[in-house]
Amino acid sequence: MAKDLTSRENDYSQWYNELVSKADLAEHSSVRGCMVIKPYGYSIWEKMQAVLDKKFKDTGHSNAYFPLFIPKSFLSKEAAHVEGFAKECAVVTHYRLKTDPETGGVIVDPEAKLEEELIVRPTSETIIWNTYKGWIQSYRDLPILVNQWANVVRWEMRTRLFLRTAEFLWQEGHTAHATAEEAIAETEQMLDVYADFVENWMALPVVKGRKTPNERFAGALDTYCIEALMQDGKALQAGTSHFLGQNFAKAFDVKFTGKDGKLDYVWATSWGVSTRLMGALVMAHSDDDGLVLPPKLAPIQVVVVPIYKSDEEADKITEVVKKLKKDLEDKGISVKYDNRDTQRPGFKFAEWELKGVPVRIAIGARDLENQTVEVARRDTKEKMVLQMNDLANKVEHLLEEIQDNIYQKAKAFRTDSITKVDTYEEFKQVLANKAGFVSAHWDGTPETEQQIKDETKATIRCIPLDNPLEEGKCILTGKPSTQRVLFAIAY
RNA sequence: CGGGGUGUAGCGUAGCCCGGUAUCGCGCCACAUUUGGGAUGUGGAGGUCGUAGGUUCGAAUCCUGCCACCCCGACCA
Repeated sequence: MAKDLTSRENDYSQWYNELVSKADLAEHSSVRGCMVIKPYGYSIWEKMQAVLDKKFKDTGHSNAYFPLFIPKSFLSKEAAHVEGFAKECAVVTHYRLKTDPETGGVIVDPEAKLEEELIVRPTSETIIWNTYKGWIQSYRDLPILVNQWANVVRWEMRTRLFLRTAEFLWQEGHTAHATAEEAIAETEQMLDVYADFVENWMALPVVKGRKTPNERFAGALDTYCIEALMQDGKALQAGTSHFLGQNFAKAFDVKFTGKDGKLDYVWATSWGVSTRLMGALVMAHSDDDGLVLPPKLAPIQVVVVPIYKSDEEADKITEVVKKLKKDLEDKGISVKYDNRDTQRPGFKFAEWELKGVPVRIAIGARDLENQTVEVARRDTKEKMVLQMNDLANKVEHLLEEIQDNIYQKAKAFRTDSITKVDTYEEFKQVLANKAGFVSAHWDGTPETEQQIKDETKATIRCIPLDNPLEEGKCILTGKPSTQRVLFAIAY
């Protein structure tokens, strides 16, 4: 098992791959670029979904479901949009198979060619706006605040479990508004929802910002994002929220009559986070012994391991654990009593550490005598002996402390990983030696951004929202600039 | 999609150059002794050697196609 987990220092990339696989989060499937999310990994995703879904509902959104297939013609209605996705679309051309008389296998029935090919959705703007056209006539029909939980397909060349797969799970919110102001407010609100989720549930600090035109969503007027930093100093886009303007309304002819009786195109937003967050979660906190999960998202928050020499002893311990388990569960804490007789305690300790369970409680004969338990926290590996008395309260507080601690740790790392530079030389040096976010002046042109990307692999992750204005010179061209932007090498 | 590498039991591998039916470790199963940090002993099971062809008396081994994975590049709102 984790005995041979590659260390982060040795090979970060391999460490990640092994961790995802050994912690039972996901594995490669026999379909190229597609993964199987295993039950333990999926239960983390379900927790994420539950929290986000509630936040969406609390901000007035409802869930709906739109088709997996999109007629090819829809994609070409919005020029920038088709440009952005054309190269990574899976296309359905036929609707039937038949038995090959020669081999006995199946072949595509050439008779069953589709009149119009269907695209497996890379995102659903087009089919949704095609649908909204029928839903919207008047300002009274607005706003429409809809979210869908779905899978999407983007035919990526190189894939990595959770971080980039050909098929992935996500949610995509699609809203329609009567005014630009309202749509922008929605875009910003959902960015805040994402930031709140990632920081307070995933315990991962993010920078809220806007994308440059180069990095913007195809079809958006403005793309907002939250950017997080991984332990290897690479940035990861954790969520995006787009102000789509009237682009899709125009492409799909969605107009409404305003209070003043005038016809106008509808204003739109879309926003999404995906199973990529799972990758972020793994890379944000975990160590060379395995996963470190934030208590708020851990499928199992507390594992109890009995230590016994005889059946009678085991029974006595089980009696005590039953009550303890109930006390904890009454507080809404999820508890696993690992009373497998087939594994020894040391093995269980290592296994649950690998799986990132925040708190472990060990109970043996010694504890029964002293009315104590041994409590170990995953984040610091600290062990302490606590009195059984009032244990549920203590554990509840410990979980909160762990949640806070891993957030603070990630935040300190992030703060330490933002470097201000004023010259291109410095810029390249920081990228080579330290990585992280590099805060630098940029002249605002796509050409400069592209050249920096070509030369250093670093892209502008975002223009932070709370960015202070500051006179400066572009690190590449020396042209005047009014603010710093965040560069990084990104996943 | 280009360059490089790998594919042998659930996992990790030896064997391949130089052709003769597959090695070792972990894991798995049974029993016993064990159990406060990844137990030990004894016995046992498990293989279309990625896949499809070809060469050969004979292919894990040589040749060709294909597939998958890893690394590098291109690509990646």
